Amino acid sequence: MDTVENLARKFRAAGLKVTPQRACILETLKDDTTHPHAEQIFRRVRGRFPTISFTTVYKTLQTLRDLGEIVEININPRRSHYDPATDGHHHAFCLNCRNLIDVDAASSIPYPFLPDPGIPGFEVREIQTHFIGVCSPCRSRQGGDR
Amino acid sequence: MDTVENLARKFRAAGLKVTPQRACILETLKDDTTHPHAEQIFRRVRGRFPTISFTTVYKTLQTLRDLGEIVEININPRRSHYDPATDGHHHAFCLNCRNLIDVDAASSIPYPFLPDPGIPGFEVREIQTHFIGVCSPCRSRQGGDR
DNA sequence: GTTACTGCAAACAGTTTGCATTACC
DNA sequence: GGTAATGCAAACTGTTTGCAGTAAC
Repeated sequence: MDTVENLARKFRAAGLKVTPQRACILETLKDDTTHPHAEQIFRRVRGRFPTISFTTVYKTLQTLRDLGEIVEININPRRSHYDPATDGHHHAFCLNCRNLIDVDAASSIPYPFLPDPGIPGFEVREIQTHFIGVCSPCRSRQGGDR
Repeated sequence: MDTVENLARKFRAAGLKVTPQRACILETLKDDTTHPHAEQIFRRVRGRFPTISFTTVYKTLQTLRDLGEIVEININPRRSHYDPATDGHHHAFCLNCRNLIDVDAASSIPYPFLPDPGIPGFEVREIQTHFIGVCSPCRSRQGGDR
């Protein structure tokens, strides 16, 4: 995801408006490495902007997705997570706490060097690798609050 | 996924019952390479078993997942897809028609040779790689019914 | 001033749950 | 006969949509 200033520029260039609500969402998302879902974004933004609505959060996420500034991650069947880092790194998903953890590119397959899927005519836009399992804290708790 | 006969054995061994509804779902799922979602399974089964309910389909899928006989695939944010092939092959997902296509292991990363995610203490149970894009038929139609 | 955005309320889709009835073992 | 499964109805969760009022450009 670009800087908030650059994003404001991109928004205007696309005929979109830079509202305080949007700016606040961008600011919140900017350096977030926790892969928040819509509700988490909503709650964080509401702390600084109490009148924000879920609708605005969802619509802004959609806009950012269309602009290619965030990536939607679907591992958790219950809800989508969003990542402002669009470099194509992979993720580990804990089945217990449902948290997403970044996978360091060096220790995994360096995107974009994943092979072609070998499906004739298929246009690959994005590759996501998910390591699904149980994270260290949850294993210590022996699968506690599942 | 195992044969229907072996599954029946496994079910009984686990104290579970082999009802005609379940047998029908197993039969339907057995050689299905289309990665159906719950509704598609429901409709196919209903063709042969008109009184089947969505509840039963969902509960049976849950049971099969617990037994490790099917894999739940979450790429499509709207619904989960299910795959009776649990060999860990990867999938391509068409953003337009929302179909899942099997990725031939030979042309992709041969599972299970994907590197470790490098997250201390994380227990990997499953790895899924998703190639997200647009399939050939949808590209010909120029993104038609999107 | 025009156009897009906000945010409420309501709809929506997929999935899950409670519970009485049924049927497998 | 005991225990688990079925299937109805209703609840639930996350997300989307219609629309009137508001605000950015």
